[in-house]
Amino acid sequence: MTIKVIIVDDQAMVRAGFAALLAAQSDIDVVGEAPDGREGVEVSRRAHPDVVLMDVRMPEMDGLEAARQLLDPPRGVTHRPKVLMLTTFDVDDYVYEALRAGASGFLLKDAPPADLISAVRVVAAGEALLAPSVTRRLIADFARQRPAPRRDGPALRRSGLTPRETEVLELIARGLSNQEIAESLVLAEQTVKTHIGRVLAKLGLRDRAQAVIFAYESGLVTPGQ
Amino acid sequence: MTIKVIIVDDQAMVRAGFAALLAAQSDIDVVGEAPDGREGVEVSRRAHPDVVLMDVRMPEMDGLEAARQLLDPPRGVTHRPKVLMLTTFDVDDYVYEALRAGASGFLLKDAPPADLISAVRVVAAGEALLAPSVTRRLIADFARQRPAPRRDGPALRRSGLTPRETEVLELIARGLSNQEIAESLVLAEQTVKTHIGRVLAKLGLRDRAQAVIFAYESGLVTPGQ
DNA sequence: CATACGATGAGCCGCATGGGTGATGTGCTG
DNA sequence: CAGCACATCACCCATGCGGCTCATCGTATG
Repeated sequence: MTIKVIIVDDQAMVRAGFAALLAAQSDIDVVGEAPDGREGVEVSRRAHPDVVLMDVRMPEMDGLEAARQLLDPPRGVTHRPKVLMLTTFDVDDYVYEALRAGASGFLLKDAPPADLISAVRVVAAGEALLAPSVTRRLIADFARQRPAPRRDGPALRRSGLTPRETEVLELIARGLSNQEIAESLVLAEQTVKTHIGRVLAKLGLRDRAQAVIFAYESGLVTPGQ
Repeated sequence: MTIKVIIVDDQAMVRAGFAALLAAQSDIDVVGEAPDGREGVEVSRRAHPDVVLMDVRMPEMDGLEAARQLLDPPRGVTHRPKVLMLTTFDVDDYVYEALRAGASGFLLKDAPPADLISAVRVVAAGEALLAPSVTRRLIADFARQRPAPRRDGPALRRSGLTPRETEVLELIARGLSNQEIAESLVLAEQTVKTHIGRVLAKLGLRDRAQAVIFAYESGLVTPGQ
């Protein structure tokens, strides 16, 4: 079973190059080409490729929008190809948008030709593949985003809050009133008020609503769970 | 400049195989081996490799803990190698923990030998590389985690808030006072209070602090930007 | 031992906030 | 046209909350 591929890129020479490279493989068939996103979507709907090689920057409709349309097809369209994004420069936004859209891979055009060929095979097999530099960013992002519930943003660490004050802040961010916080911590309400006063002063906040915002923005508490 | 590599794996035969494979490359030197995580860390501290090939499952200290120690070294230790994790099975938890720890790559042992070699080069160059199946999971996780600011959680949609009320809620979640909201929307403060009263009633909340919490939890506002 | 810091608590004050009720105007819909 | 949802605003009231000052006590830290 050969892998059916279409190539969407606004530069005819690039299309020709890729087509020649891929068509030379016995297990890959180039079944279509298109010079922009809009035509790319049309060609894909007609040719039903397994893999769409999609340039990011194109006139008419860019590769990101085209990828979105192919990967989230309207009712009635059942064909859903794998999309392998290609770009000359690796700009973060492109990468993230493409991955969000559901692209199966993201390669730089300066990658070795062998990489492109193996990428097509990998993507056709339902797996995914990224350029090493993109992988590094994604990992860095992943590690930064959830370094195991981290409990303290930089802002929080440098705020000078004492442990007790931090504890009170968290309860504020859970929606408790002063009285409830007092009960929860077995304190007089007045003590809670003192703590809160210091928290607001140290963080430069006006009221508990802003304290809740700070708690979320700093990572003290996290949406979900 | 050759790439210095050490191999940490509890199976002697695997170590020998990888060592032979890598040593055959003119740009790669195998400068050490270890049969478990603990010794692996020691060997790494002594041999200062550029890249550590680290098996996940090992006696004494597993590869994840060893990776953590290498990538977050104690004071005084300045050497910080790249870590390339290897495993026979690709278990999610391993992958995520390894990436959190700061590993530069994650390969399955059944990958083609050429992949391992190129992976070492990629990682040594400061980039990252993952097995295609791992990449697919990471992308899926990424896409699921942030499917573009979604703007409305189910709770929000079914809350029955009018557009104006939603608008006011968002400003509350930005930390504005009633007076500031009034100015921002060009309203009398009393009108703002009316809106807020309805918001709190409809959502079953007590005060604006809880409203802020709701806004974050429902996705109306999002931490960061 | 002196000092500093954190936790606890009291008292007082003023205002923003939230609850309740009611009124007006507008636009959509049956 | 009647009815309804929505947005707008007024008046009143009780109080939760935040600001400010001051005091006690324990524990580090020098």
